[in-house]
Amino acid sequence: MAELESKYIAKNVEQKWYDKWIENNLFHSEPDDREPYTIVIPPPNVTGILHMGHMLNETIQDVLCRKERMNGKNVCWIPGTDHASIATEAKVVNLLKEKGINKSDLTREEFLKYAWQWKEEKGGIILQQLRKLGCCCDWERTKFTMDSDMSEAVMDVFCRLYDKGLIYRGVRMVNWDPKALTAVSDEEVIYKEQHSKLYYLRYYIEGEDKYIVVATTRPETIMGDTAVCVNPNDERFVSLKGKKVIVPHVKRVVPIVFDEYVDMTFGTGALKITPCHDINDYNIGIKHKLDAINIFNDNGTLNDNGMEYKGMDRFDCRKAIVKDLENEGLIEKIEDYDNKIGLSERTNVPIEPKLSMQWFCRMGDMAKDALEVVENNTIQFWPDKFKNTYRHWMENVKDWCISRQLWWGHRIPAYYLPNKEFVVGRTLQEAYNKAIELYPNENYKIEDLRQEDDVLDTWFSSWLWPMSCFDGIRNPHNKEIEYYYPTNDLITAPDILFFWVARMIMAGLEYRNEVPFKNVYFTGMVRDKLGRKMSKTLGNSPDPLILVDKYGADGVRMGMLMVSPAGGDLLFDDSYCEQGRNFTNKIWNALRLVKGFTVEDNLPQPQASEVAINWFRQRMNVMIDSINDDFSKYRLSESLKNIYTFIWDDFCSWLLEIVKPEYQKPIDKKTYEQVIDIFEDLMKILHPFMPFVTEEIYHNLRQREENDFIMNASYPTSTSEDNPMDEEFAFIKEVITAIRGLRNSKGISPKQVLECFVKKSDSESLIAKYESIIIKTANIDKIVFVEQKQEGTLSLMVRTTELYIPIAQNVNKDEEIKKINEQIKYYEGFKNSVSKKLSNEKFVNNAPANVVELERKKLADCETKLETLRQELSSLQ
RNA sequence: GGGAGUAUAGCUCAGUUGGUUUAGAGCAUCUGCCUUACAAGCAGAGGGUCAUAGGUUCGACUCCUAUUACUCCCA
Repeated sequence: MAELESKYIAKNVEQKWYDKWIENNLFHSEPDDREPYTIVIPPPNVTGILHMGHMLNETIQDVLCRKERMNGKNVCWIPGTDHASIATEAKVVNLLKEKGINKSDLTREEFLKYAWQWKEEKGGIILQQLRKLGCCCDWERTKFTMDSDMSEAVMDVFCRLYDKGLIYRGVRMVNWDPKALTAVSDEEVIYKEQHSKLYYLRYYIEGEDKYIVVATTRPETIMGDTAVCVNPNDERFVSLKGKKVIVPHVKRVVPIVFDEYVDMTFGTGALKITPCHDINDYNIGIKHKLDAINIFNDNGTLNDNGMEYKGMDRFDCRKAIVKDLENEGLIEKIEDYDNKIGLSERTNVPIEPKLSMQWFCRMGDMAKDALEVVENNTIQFWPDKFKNTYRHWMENVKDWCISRQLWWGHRIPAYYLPNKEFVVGRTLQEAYNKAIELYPNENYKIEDLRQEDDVLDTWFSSWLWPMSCFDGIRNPHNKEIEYYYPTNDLITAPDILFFWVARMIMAGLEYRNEVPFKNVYFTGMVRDKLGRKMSKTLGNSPDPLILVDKYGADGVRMGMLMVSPAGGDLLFDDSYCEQGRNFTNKIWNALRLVKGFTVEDNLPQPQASEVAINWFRQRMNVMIDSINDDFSKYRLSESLKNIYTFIWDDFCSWLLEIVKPEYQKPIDKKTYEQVIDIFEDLMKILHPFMPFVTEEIYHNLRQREENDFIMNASYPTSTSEDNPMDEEFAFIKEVITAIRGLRNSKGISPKQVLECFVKKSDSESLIAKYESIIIKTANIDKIVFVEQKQEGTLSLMVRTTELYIPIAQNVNKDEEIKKINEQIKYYEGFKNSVSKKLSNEKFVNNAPANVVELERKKLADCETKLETLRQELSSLQ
């Protein structure tokens, strides 16, 4: 074996093993007779580059996949990307602008050519980056939401839903982005607090010299006013019933309507109603059958209804009209006012509520079914607190606006006819056939059909992802969809619970009558050390690939997972990765130690080694059970922490130190082999979390066959449920630690051999069983059982066992007395609380017998200790 | 404004149907060590009225109510 470097260098190892796994096609899955384990990746945006959120998300998926593969499942992890309509289109538009090309100068086809070109060049970067993390995705199955088969599925679903009457066209108030010139979904609007002004305007009552005052933040919208509304319970306005008011400056006469919607305490209690430009006004407009007057163009300037302000930008208009109103004496006052306004997530300009023709998908029934499967735990949420949020949304769901005024995406398969009607079809031909069937007398030619310009919301394709990845929409009975669907686990962030998770559930139930996954694991949000969101503007987001370069993928993976319980935000800091890297180094050095042993065939196995190895095997049983239990509850960070201490403390600090031969002496063959076996099992246990270092160690422990990889090994199983040595050894550790602590506090070198007396008690046989280990690890000459405290010794109490260690220097009596008194105080307090409990009749009568029994034992132990301590005290005084 | 969640050591978090020696871990801190695998290390130590106030119970970090603070989601 070649000389091993004294430090573990991840760079020399990680790429090598990733390449070998790929060469051996270990990530690829084909249906067979094993049980499948399927995960579809939440497809990252093609415009995206890897950030810490992905890093966390993909690491968790990789851990789960690797664990299940070792558990014998046929693991299939589908990677892919999402076309991200708005983001990608914005990106391409900006790139073209840099080249001096305006989108408006291009045809749709020309623009899409640029967009595809961009996607081919840049769209796969993020998937390349995942390879650096060690992700075991089945790359042969990589999908893109606009692949032709995926697109066909989208068209198919659109047509089927349309035919079922679940898709309709309608005029609705949408969130209009006047810069991007498209409607955006509610989820894409960000509300921000802003300083603005509240304008109090005078609306004169028709035919009277009196006026009422209306407060508004948007005086420029008065051209669209078609009513003033007050609360019917508001006594101030009772006399106005049936009257009309004159809109200031505009001079339009509009009715006063009464509606309880109006908040009597806000502003003046009177509200101007502009049905075209405010969602609440719109609803009141419908309720009271008011006119609706649109005053804006799509780009946010005033249209023909804008009177002399026509052509002006909405915010310039506000300034102008306020000036005019002031001149006409129609403003009562202007106040400073803070309110929240909606900004477009994409362009950051204020959203303009706008009435427009859009396509909608009915949610009602689908939402009901999708709620049911979560309520009855067919799909389980981890952590399940997200059920509450989910329920709240599903019970208040609104129809989904699925059209976007963009070019990049799936163009809506609706075709307008010269007679203003439209038909829907998967292809132009199918639509044409429908058209001539519906309107046989019109003699339409296929060229007469004009396809809808709008594309579908990106989520309208991603909601099919778990099915369309396996071609389950177009070919619902193909072998793959039947084998891999439903998938097992979905790992995602809670912020897309509604627009993605919920809709996938709906689609799954709609098309396969089966949920798309059984578990949804919600990751927390990765924040910086100070708890702030990671963002480009703050510059507080580390580049994951630089971290990988610095600490190794294994180190970064562990760093992230150690601090990320399900659903809990994680406050990221480089030092966690450092801890991960240190761990890889620790394991590496354990390998160096073991491989550095000289093995002597004829040497008998020392008793200490034999006992320690027996203990360790039992400990491993306990650990494996606990790890499997943690996995079943998705407590990955708990599990990793356990494995970390198991390897670092139990294996390195205890087992290896016990079996380690004296300097330059050989080790017996039996111990050596057993340690190698144990080491190998430990690497298997750790492998899902740290795939690279474990593969490297695995291959260094023994000579391996060409195609033998740890990632394909079986996960170790526990061999016994009864593991008494685990608890026994915990006590022995305490004994050893106590002796070491004594050395430490008395400044006795660890090299100085000590004697140890143990007072005879129940634990005598236990101490005798582990005697050789105590002698070796605490550097004790021999252990002698005695009846009472020995002269010139210091005493130690471990649980109820007393140890006496002779020390060369004089015992500082005052110090000892002080220490003993402190302990007596503690145990008396303890005894008090226990005996109080036991003297409470209600407790003794009501508590379960084992609990009472336990309290009795506590009391007895405590009394033993107190007695010992008092004896010792008196012997010192 | 509506809904949800969180509050435990300096920091980040465990604490699994209320009872397991009057609360555990990692990191950080402190003390002593270059003890031939590892200073990216070893051996120890200190550190907490479990946010506040009530309540339920024989018994509360754990359940309930209110308050405070923070976070997230929705409008």
